[in-house]
Amino acid sequence: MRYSPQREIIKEIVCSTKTHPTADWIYLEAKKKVKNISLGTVYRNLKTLEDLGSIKLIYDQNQVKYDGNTDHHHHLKCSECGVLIDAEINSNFNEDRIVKKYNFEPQSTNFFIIGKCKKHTK
Amino acid sequence: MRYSPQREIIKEIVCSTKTHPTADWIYLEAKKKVKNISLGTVYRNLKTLEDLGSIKLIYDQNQVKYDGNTDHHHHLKCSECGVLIDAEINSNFNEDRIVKKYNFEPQSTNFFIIGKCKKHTK
DNA sequence: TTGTAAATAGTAACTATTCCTATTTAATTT
DNA sequence: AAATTAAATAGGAATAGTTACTATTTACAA
Repeated sequence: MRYSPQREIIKEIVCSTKTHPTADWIYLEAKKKVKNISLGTVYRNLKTLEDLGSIKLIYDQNQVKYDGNTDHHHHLKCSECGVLIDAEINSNFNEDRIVKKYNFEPQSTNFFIIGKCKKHTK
Repeated sequence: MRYSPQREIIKEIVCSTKTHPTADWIYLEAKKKVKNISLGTVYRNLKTLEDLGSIKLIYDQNQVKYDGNTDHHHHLKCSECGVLIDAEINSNFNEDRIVKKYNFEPQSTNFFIIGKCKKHTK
């Protein structure tokens, strides 16, 4: 794969924030550094970076967001302000029961916990 | 709220399948019964039925799907064929730990377990 | 340097969904 | 049963997010 300054910038933007930005926000940030970068370039490189395992996609309801934290983790979503918080959750659902009851072999888990973040609890 | 045969038909379609259909599939089915039903009517009524609590929305990656099963449940998703299976999962993540570590008050949970369904396990 | 294939910018196209408006219709009133 | 009225509809336009296309640019190898 050939070097591309645009790709480096996009990676840096995603990996230096914990805000789980959208493609559009990343595009606006990238324009500050490469004034004529195109939105297509942003989408293409986000896809490439995901394929490389450098970043992760999050489906937050019907919004696609990007996460520079590639460690296995889940998300807490505030129902008041919408903020997504990275969380380590030790969930021990009964895997054996799922295997038996549904004849289903779990590979990975994706948990969203909706609630109120510290700014919105009294 | 005024009676509408279109709404009844849409509700019947969603509630009589476990396939978690998309709006477009529901539209195609509804057309079999009301030949000139419009897609806008389908979307509007799906929204109304959700507000009434008659059906539920599922965000399956970036696809919106509809579920006639309104009991609290989670979903198993097959990584091979994409099928979504309704599942009761007794997940006991440590709520207290989340409250303390993240100052977050959980309200509801939304779990996806990705794996292989019975058709795709050898 | 020069050649080349990969990557880009800019734009068009596509898809899912919402919005708009004239017309139709369910339900109420006469 | 006819008239009234406001909710719901059909059909199409508009919007948002994303992908596809193509001529030009550029990283990098010879």
